[in-house]
Amino acid sequence: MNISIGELSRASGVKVPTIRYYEQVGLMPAPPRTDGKQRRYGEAEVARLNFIRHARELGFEVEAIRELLAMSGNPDRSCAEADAIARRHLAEVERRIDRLAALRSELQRMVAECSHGRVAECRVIQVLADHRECAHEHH
Amino acid sequence: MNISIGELSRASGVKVPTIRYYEQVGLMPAPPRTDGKQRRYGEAEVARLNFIRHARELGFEVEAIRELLAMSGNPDRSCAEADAIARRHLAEVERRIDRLAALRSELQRMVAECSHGRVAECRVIQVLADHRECAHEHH
DNA sequence: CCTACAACCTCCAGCGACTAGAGATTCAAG
DNA sequence: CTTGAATCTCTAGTCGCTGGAGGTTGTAGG
Repeated sequence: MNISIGELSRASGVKVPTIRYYEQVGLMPAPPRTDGKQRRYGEAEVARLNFIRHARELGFEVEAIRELLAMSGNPDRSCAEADAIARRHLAEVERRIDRLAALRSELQRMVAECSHGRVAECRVIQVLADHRECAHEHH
Repeated sequence: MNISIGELSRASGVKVPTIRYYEQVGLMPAPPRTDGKQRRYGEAEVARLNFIRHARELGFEVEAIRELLAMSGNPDRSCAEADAIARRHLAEVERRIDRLAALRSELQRMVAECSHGRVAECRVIQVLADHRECAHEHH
């Protein structure tokens, strides 16, 4: 197994420039090169990149992924830290959901009350123009 | 009413550099200046900036706000477009909520199944390393 | 062996929506 | 008139990529 960056891209679903970017920021190691300076990867890199992609899809930040990767390299250590990172992230996701849910209900109200007439009577515009028109204290 | 940018900032809750940024990108008009080139604002600008802030808090993008502002300046026109923008945004917010909810349940599962032992057995790490461990097809 | 051409290389700029800092100037109060 | 907080412009940085220019390499077919 000695694949090019394009093949790694296909194997992982991560775009080629993104792989190079991950190398630049230290998420992926600098791989060996051919005589012509092209990158060549092995199985470990496929696994590592899949780990990264998956973590990104779950919304972990690059800094958190860096820590998670470092942990997965030390299988004998305690996983308390990984747990803590995941919990922190979960709390953040929940915070974002709550916030978006508040926005959703405000937007629903705006849209529902719009009588589809002139701008002058439009609830959408009115609510934006005057905070007191808001039902919730979401902001 | 002839206030400085700092007073406008206090009146609107928008930071001073952000107000200058809004001017730069054309959301706020270039205001008159004192002899010493300092910006001076009137009531219209306070209202406009509150409109912008509120729309941003509701998650509207700057481009959408630009359109909403243009509409609020034409009170006699139909508000169908404002309605459409709000609906599009609502749909986007709902999409984000659904996505985050899927992430949340995956994270909850990860965290719940973590037995707080060694990294080698950590569910958090395992799930990240292998997509097949995922309960949902959220990604 | 030679040619074509897809894939690769590096470097740099841009996205959105700010935020922060340097270094110079101005306003307003005392 | 002095002081010092506030303002000014300009530039660069944030995050996580993404795209392009312009040049080089790998590989398959003839």
